[in-house]
Amino acid sequence: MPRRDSLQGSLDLLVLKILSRRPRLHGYAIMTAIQQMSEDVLRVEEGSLYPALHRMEEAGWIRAAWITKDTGRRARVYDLTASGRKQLATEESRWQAVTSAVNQVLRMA
Amino acid sequence: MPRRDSLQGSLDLLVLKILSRRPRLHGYAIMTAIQQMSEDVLRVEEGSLYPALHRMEEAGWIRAAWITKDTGRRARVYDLTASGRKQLATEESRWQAVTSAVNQVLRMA
DNA sequence: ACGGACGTGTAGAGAACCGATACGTCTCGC
DNA sequence: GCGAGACGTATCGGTTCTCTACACGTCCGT
Repeated sequence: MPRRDSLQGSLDLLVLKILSRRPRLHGYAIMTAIQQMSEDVLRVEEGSLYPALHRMEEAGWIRAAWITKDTGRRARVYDLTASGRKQLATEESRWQAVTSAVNQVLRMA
Repeated sequence: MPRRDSLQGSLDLLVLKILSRRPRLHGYAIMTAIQQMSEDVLRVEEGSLYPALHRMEEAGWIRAAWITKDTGRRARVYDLTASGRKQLATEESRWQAVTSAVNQVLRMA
C-alpha cells in the first residue's frame, strides 16, 4: 500500500517560517499551527516533526531551550538563529522556483 | 553538504502528465522534456527516472514497448494506461491541494 | 579517433517519512 | 475519584525515494 507523504520535503521550510513569525514555540504548538493554518490539509506526525527539529538544531538553524510553563508543564521551545534566517530565505526562494517550474511543465506538457 | 532533491515527490506527476500529452516517449526524451520545459530548473537524473518508470510500470500506470527507431537505435517507449490516467488526475489535484496549503501557511505564519 | 549526445539500466548509500509506541502531566466532565 | 482526551517529548523499525556513480552500447560530427 503506497503511502504518500503530505509535505514532500517542505517541512523544514514550514517550521522555519513559523518560527520566524512566532518565536519560542514548542514542537506540539508548531504541529498544531501547521495543521490549523493549512485547514487540516497538512498533517505533521510527531515521528516526522521531532526528528526534523533535532536535525535543524544540529544544523544550527534553530536553538532550543527548556522552559516551564505557568501550568508547571515543561516544554522545549525553539528560536531561529541567524543561520536559520538565511536558510529560510534560501528555502523560500527554492520553493518558489521549484513549484513554478513544476507548474510550468504541467501547463506546457 | 546538505543535498536537496529538486522534484520532491512530484516526479511521478510530471512523467504522467508528459506522457498524457506526448504518447510513446522514451525515458531519455522524458528526461530532456522536463529539463527543457522547466528551463533547466528541474533536472532528472537517470538514476531517478528509470527506477521511477519501472515502478510506475509495475503499478500499472504506464505500459512499455520496445521500438526500433529509423536510426536503428532501440528505445523503450511508454504510454499511459487507464489506471495511469486516473492516477494522473489524483496526483494533479493532490499537487494543487498541497502547494496551495503550503503557500497559505507561508502567508499566514 | 575521440568526445559528446543518445539510450537503458543497476548498485550502493543516504535521507526522510510514517506508524506505532513509550512515558508522563494537566483539565474537564461525570 | 476516575477516566478520557488534550498536551508534550521522544525513539525505533520499516519503507520509500533519491542521488551519485557506474556499466554497457550506438551514432554523429570533427
